Amino acid sequence: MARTDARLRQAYNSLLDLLAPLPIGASLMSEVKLAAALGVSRTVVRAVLARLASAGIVQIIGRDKTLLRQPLASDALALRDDYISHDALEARFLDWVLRFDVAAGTSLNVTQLSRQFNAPPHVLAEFLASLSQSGLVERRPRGGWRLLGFTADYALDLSDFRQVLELHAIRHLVTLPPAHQVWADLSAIKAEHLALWARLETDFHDFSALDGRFHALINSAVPNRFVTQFQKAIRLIFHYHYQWDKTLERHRNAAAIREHLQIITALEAREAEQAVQAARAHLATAKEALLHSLRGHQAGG
Amino acid sequence: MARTDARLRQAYNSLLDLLAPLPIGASLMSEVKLAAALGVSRTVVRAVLARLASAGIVQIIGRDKTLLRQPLASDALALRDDYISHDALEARFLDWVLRFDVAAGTSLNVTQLSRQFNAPPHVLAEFLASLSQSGLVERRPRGGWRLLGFTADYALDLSDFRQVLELHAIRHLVTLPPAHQVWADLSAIKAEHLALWARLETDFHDFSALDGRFHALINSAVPNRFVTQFQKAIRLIFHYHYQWDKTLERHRNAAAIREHLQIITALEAREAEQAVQAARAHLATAKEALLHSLRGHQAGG
DNA sequence: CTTATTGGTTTTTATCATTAAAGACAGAAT
DNA sequence: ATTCTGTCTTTAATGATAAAAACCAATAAG
Repeated sequence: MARTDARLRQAYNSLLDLLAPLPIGASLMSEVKLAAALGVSRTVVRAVLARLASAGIVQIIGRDKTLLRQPLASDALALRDDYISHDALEARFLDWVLRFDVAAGTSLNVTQLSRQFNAPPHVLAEFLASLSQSGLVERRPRGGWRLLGFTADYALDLSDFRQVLELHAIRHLVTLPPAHQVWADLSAIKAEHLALWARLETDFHDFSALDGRFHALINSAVPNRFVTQFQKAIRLIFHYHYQWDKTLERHRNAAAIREHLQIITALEAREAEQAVQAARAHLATAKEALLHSLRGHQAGG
Repeated sequence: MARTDARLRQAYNSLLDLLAPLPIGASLMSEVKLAAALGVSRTVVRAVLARLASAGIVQIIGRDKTLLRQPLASDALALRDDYISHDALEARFLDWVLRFDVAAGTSLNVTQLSRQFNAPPHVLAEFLASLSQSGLVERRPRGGWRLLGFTADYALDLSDFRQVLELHAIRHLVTLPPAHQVWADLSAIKAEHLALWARLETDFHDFSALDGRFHALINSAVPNRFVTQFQKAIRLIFHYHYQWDKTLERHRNAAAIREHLQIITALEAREAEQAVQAARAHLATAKEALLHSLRGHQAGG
């Protein structure tokens, strides 16, 4: 039909809460102030006030708004189950794509996805359009979308691209002055690595998050919006794949910690080439792990 | 109201053309074959046939379809002016954004843009969503879009990112075997540079296209979908800016040709470091030119 | 009996009308 | 003079709907 009145309902209920502690006969604020307090536009406030008046909770005469009776719990308007947020949609969709290895070339239909993810169709269309930029999905000539899928080919390109960006970040990092924030952060994360190393027998699952933060830190040396954006995408995909491949997880994480520490040591000594070599080795193992998890998953799935 | 019947109308007119040379009384193909011939689904063919029958052009009895009379020019259905294609929209939009330097933070409304570019609103929404990935535009919290604008800051990030990718491509290129296609292409484009150099006095405008192809060739050494995608975006933006900044154009293009030739020479000699240095110098001047054109344009209004 | 074709039906997408929300402006009240 | 409100315009989100695609079963032709 039209836009939902979820915003009105939410504002109505919020205003009921604001009204609850006031004594009967109290005057309400002006529309502008109410709008600011509720974080909505004045149009919504006016609709809310009209509704409160017809419910007999407030009386509106000219610009005097007085409380007629205490609001009850039953006065609250029912909120329909809200749609999920954009971030949640992104997470759930990627989860779905990466978990179910849908065959490359599968056509997606917005209607079904919108039911599946509880989001309005146009939100999904918009989301797919934004994904199309990263090559995971493409528009079909006439109607619909096609999932290009997370193939080994795609993973290779992603890993290679990651390596290009990260080696550049490393080279750039060693040129930063000692006073730069990144050195303190690096020192801190080094300590975290050593700490995790000590309790690795039990807490090796914590590595995934630490790994993500380590690579984010390396890339933060390059304050470039494109680098940041890609880093985000890469992190997401690597994160999901770490969740699958549980084979030799403890052993692999121990090796990764060693590799991280080698990179950090070389960086702290400002040995650019040494750091690049260490990073190259580490990224190669990460790439292998990604491809391995991909093969294992597709064979099993 | 609903979907337009442009597809039906186009198929109807195409079928009229196919029917024109046939004698009266001839039998038509099966629905499936007609669908294949017209490049549409069978549903459309059926609608077209029904319409032809009601116009008295064909007679349909069971599965016999016979031509009753020659179709006239007046039988053709009027086609409404079609919407522009996605590529055309992209070009026109970027043209608009880069030409009119809209202030960063300006809010865009889909309705106005859809009128301006003669595209249905949802196509524009989809397009903006795909642009949001490259950071030129972002979603406003509740409704609408905000143009982040092509600021000097953005141009800097773009240039830096371009440099990272292109230097990597250069380093990778020198490792390719002599039999690789890229060496032949490089030799060909070298000849083109020399040819343009000879007639530069008159044809210096041709350089922009040559520049685009040169950088595309360099990047083609890295067959990575992310590299390719970014290269496309970068090329577009640099292309538009070249069109503005006409100051010292001939002189600048001459310098650029010299720089290109230096890069090519170093590459052909497999002198990696020398090529990287030459490329670094060239990209630095390109970046300066971009920033200069940006300043000049924004000052000019 | 096998294959090709068509009629009917369902599903899905693109487009449009409708409506909520936002914002602007002028006039009224304090 | 400043704040507040009534009215109006503009805009974006949403459901309705027609067109297009896909599917299945039935039927005709070979």
